[in-house]
Amino acid sequence: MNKDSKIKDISNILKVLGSPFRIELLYEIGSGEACVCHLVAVFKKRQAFISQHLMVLRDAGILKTRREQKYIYYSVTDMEIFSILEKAAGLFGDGKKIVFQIQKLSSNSKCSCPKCEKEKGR
Amino acid sequence: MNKDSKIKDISNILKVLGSPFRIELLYEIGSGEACVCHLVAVFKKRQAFISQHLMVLRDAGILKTRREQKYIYYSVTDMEIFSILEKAAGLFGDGKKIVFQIQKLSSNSKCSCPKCEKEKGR
DNA sequence: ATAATATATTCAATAAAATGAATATGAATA
DNA sequence: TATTCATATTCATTTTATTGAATATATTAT
Repeated sequence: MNKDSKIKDISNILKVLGSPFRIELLYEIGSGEACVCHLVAVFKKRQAFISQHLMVLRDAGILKTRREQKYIYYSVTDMEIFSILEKAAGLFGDGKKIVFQIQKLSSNSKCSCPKCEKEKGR
Repeated sequence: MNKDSKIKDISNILKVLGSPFRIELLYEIGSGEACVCHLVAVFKKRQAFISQHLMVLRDAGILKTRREQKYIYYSVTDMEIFSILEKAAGLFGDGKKIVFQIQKLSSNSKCSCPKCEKEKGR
């Protein structure tokens, strides 16, 4: 692979990460694989909207999917992706080091996928 | 600063980095501060084109400038920016770790700024 | 003061990305 | 097989980013 196409790959990953909504998606999914309906419930956006952004992340290789019956679960391909986000966050380190926490934004969603149902039961 | 605006800051940095040309600019400038005319000579693009991209990088805080008489020298605000690029490059690590080298792309440019003249003299 | 050089800015045109609306697909169920 | 549910895709529209052309500003030289 030549240098130009390497730079293109890198810039493409960064372009895909350069969206607030996709970053939020990533942190949610990073805390554990999630189906689309879960993400729809958490972010309260149209299903197509969510799917479109997931597609961008999947096309870039940042997310991968697996189907389990009706549901399609998205997960992070390589958790190293978060180190990019943390490095970027670190640039704003006004002294104290702010590090992102990979955690669910909302655990009390109205999603009824098997995963969410199980969590509600706890 | 709340979480949303932090995510916006981060995504903005990444969006700015998500351009092949700006990444090339960064590596060139990372190897030592450079004036606009130097960059024009190296990249063989219109001066306005270069200036516009420099502005984007400066507005994002990634580059800073200092004036020395006629010339305006651009330099990298925080070399940590390269660790973001290297992390991104690392994601494509097909086994062997490819690390970017911060080095001048072209040392035999036709730029006549003081810095370049000095280098030619060597 | 005028001209020349280095750089920045503005404005218009174009290209690319994001969004919304509608619809398609594929699996599960009735 | 028809229907429903979860998800994906396509198409049109709007928004945003990129680029080119022209011009402005600031500094230095004449």
